[in-house]
Amino acid sequence: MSVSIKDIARQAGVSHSTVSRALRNSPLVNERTGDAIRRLAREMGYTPSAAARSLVTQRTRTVGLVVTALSDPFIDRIVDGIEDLATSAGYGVLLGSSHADPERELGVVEMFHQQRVDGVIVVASRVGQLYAEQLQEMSVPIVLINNEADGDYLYSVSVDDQQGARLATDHLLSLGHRRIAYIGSATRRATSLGRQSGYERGLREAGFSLDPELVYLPRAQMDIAAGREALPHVLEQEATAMFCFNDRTAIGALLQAREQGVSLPGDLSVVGFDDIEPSWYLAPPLTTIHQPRWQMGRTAMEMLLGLLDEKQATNRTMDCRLVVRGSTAPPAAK
Amino acid sequence: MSVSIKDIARQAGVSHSTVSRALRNSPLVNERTGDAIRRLAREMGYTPSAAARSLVTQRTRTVGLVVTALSDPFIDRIVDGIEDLATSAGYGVLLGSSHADPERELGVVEMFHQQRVDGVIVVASRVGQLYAEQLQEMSVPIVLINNEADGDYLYSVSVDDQQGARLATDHLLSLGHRRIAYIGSATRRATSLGRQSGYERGLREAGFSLDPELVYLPRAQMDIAAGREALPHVLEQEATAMFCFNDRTAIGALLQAREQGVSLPGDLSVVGFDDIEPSWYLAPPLTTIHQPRWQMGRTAMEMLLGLLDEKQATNRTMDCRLVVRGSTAPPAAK
DNA sequence: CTGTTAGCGCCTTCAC
DNA sequence: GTGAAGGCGCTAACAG
Repeated sequence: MSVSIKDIARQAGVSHSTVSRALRNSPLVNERTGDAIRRLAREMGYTPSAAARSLVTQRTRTVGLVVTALSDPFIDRIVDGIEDLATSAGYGVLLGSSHADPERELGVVEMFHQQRVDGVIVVASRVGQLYAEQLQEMSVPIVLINNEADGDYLYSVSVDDQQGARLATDHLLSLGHRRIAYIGSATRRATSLGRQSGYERGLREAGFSLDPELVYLPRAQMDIAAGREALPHVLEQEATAMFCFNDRTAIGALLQAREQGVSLPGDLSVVGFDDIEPSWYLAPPLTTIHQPRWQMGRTAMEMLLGLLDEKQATNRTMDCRLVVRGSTAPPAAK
Repeated sequence: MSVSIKDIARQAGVSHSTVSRALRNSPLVNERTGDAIRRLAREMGYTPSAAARSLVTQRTRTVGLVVTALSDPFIDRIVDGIEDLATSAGYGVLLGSSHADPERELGVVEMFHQQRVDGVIVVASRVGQLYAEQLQEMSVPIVLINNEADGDYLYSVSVDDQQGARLATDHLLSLGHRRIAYIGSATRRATSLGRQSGYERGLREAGFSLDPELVYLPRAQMDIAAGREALPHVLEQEATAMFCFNDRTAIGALLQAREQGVSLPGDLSVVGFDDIEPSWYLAPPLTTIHQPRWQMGRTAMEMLLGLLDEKQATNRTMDCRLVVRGSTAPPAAK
């Protein structure tokens, strides 16, 4: 099929090991013959076979990437960051979507195993029991990004949910808001709880008491629907501001507000989390907590590369940044 | 390292060829021993090595996927569609972003070559000269999605730009608009031209003459900036409606309109193309031409699978659908 | 410096 | 039905 080192060896009149060496620029080979071989290889259109190589080196220079779905504005940039560094480092990225379906997840992991990926990165998943177990079995390093699992036996990079939530809360507080609601997420409980606790700490440390009625956990599964669901409740509690689990939830609230004729930020200030692209071109543009997603992806890949070099890696948690836009303002004077 | 068929063979007291056969459910092996072997394999946690297998079968059950960038709301769903079918069919998907950088593209192709992918799918790229050449060299089937290249020596699935543009134009026409502008894209010329010609045909067949001044090609590279740039020009030409190359361009126009105090759709109707997620929650929600992106991804993968089975494949072009939302209305009576 | 030999894990004739 | 032998393309000792 395609040309192999043997073909080159024959042409060059040397043994295939010499070719192998020459191609890897080994100093053990005569410069002249080396050059000749490399030239020949180029001329003959030689491209090494990763499969053959990894069979003997026991490394595939390939990493597996598990995401719930790529068509998630939160995830795509992370993947971009991962892919970027991976490519630079000469690693291939094998994609696997779980769609939050356990069976699919298993299938993906199985595939990774067969492909003998050198490492795995998992983005924003719950990492189910089975799943984690299987991953353990392949005994390759695994880096989790913003994971929802409890076990901390794995490497991870995550955003500092508490710190981010503090930023949001303090911003609202400093604008003069006193009744601030928090809208959580039922599907990503761990993350939601982290943000909630940042919110609560913010209020407490500012000397305000917590009103449990101001914390709302929507029943809806989809974020936008959750935001829509939350709005009436928030209004009922006479909150003047709401901090949402993520931008999509905030967008839901925003849409609902629009429909109910509630004006933002006049009647209610809203802040989201993530800073997905649409945030800034909404009306009003969304004040939100920016997650350095691209960086997180890169960092995860960086950790993985380190782990593959036998080096140790320490978990990283990255800071968020407040992005003030049009959806927040001082409360209406009453 | 991990358990191989030899290990199983030793345990089972048979030769590794028998194990190999048993694992592939060959009828040539005694049912009892076969079962025993399969059970053993499971117990020992055996997972076949794709590398070893492909070395002999000369197929990797892996496809390469080239995208410009994943963090493109247009692309992500396509990738989802591809990945979905690929996984079901037991194929792995190797990711490669080009970032529209020729050097990166070459690198990606080289990687695919080394990995000996069985086929390649390229999404919305220009497929540069070098690039295509390299791809040819690996002599594997290549399916292009909405490509910008001229050569038609490759398989492709694309959306019917003309038909989509007709939908948009006819919609505007039927609302009573007569001065309708078209905003193109300088970076995706071929696609833009396709849509432009649909627009022109629509006008012509409705019996209206074309005003070249109503066709505007922004200089800005980024779509949103392009849309912003286009708006004043469109207004100046006293158009009552504009059809934009894509949703992002439309969004740019929308933002600019907001800033200039131009009301949509009151003063100007706008229709986009693509139907990316933010479209529907903008204010006003965007009337647009929907591309069946997930389907396109799936179809591309379907074609590729067919090609890998030696079957022939015929290029497919898919229809668009008009989605009427709030950004279009009859022109203001004057 | 270079060639020989062996083997990575698997599949596939070809004998038995 | 099953085993022995060879080879996919490459790297890695081990001799020269």
